[in-house]
Amino acid sequence: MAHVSAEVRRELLVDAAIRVMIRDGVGAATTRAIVGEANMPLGAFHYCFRSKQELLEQVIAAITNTHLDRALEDVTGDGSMEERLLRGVRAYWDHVVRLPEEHRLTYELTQYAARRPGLREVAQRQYATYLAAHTRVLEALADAEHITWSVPEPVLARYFTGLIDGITLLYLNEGDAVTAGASLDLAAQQIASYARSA
Amino acid sequence: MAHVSAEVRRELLVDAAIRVMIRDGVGAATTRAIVGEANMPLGAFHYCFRSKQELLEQVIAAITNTHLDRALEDVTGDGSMEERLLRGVRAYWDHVVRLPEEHRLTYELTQYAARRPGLREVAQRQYATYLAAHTRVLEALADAEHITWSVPEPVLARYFTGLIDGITLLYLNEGDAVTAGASLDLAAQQIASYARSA
DNA sequence: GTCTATAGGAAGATAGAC
DNA sequence: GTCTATCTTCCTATAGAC
Repeated sequence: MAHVSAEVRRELLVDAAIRVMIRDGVGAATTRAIVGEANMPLGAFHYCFRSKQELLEQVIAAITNTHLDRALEDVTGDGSMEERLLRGVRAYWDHVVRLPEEHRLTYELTQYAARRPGLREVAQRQYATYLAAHTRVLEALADAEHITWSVPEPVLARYFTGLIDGITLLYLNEGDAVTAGASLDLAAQQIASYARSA
Repeated sequence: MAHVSAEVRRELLVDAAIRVMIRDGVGAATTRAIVGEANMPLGAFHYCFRSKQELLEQVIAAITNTHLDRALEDVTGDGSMEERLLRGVRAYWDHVVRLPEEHRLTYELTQYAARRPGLREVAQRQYATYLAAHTRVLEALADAEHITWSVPEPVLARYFTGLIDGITLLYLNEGDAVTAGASLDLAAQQIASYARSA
């Protein structure tokens, strides 16, 4: 592993940390486990990161970004309001069913972050970002379909975000992907029913 | 602390563990912190519990029970379907706003449990129990009001449970109790709208 | 920068006197 | 049963040779 720049190593370590966390949980992602996963010696850790917390911040940033990049982009395109929402929700759900452990990790990370003074704001910002993303989706839909929402947008955005989050969490812990998918379809229909022609 | 039966000590330690977990998180609830909170010597721990896992199982059982005892019991009584649901949801929400850390602990505990082989089934059972509780609420309402639900009951129960869970989690991490409360009111109206006269 | 070796502390669990 | 002292293991972080 000679002659690999510290910057590249940082990325390799962040990726390795995410793999370990997905496989065994945040608690199992010790510095030893992470450098082991990346095939680096233990000492490499601390000239790439000042501390474990610094790594965690970068892990959270990486996870949040990949999620947002994919966040309900499928509501764009043709079709009625309900069709678009259904398409977006189902694309999200496919991802959850295919990679459940990746989604479990997002919950685990915010929880972990919420308990450490230095990371609490990071957790809060992460959730605020999800809320903002869903708000933007609602705004884009209203714009494209020339409608307004019959419920205040912040309330509807929170309803939407909480619904998706809650049904996902319930599925991760209890199972039954089919019923959960049906509940999400119901959610999309429900949101669509709040559209009023402007 | 002489002459206190091991059985009483077990209860004292479970209560102490819950206090520590609410205050500082599940990760901070070490055997030392727990016996310290209960004003007992370290050695007491292991003649009250075979292991830390045994304590955790009892903590989870205690938390789940206190939550279920209070679960939406307020939907009984007078009023229309929507009034009853609003009453139940608001009673729940009052509790969340008054004791947020207690609710945060339930999420933290299931997550912790979901990662340990010996406790995974406990986490799953906990969520299944919440789902069953909400199903019973829906059934009781349908019965009392002589209606049927226009959506399959398992789907509606999952929708309901996920919605409440998700909005709560979002509030705990992001804040804004007022908007969150409004979203829960919306949830109650929404569920009520699925009633069809039998 | 890169690695080996180790410091320094905290965790769960146990040994053994009383 | 009850408690003190201790064992073992694993953690983050650093020291110091190359």
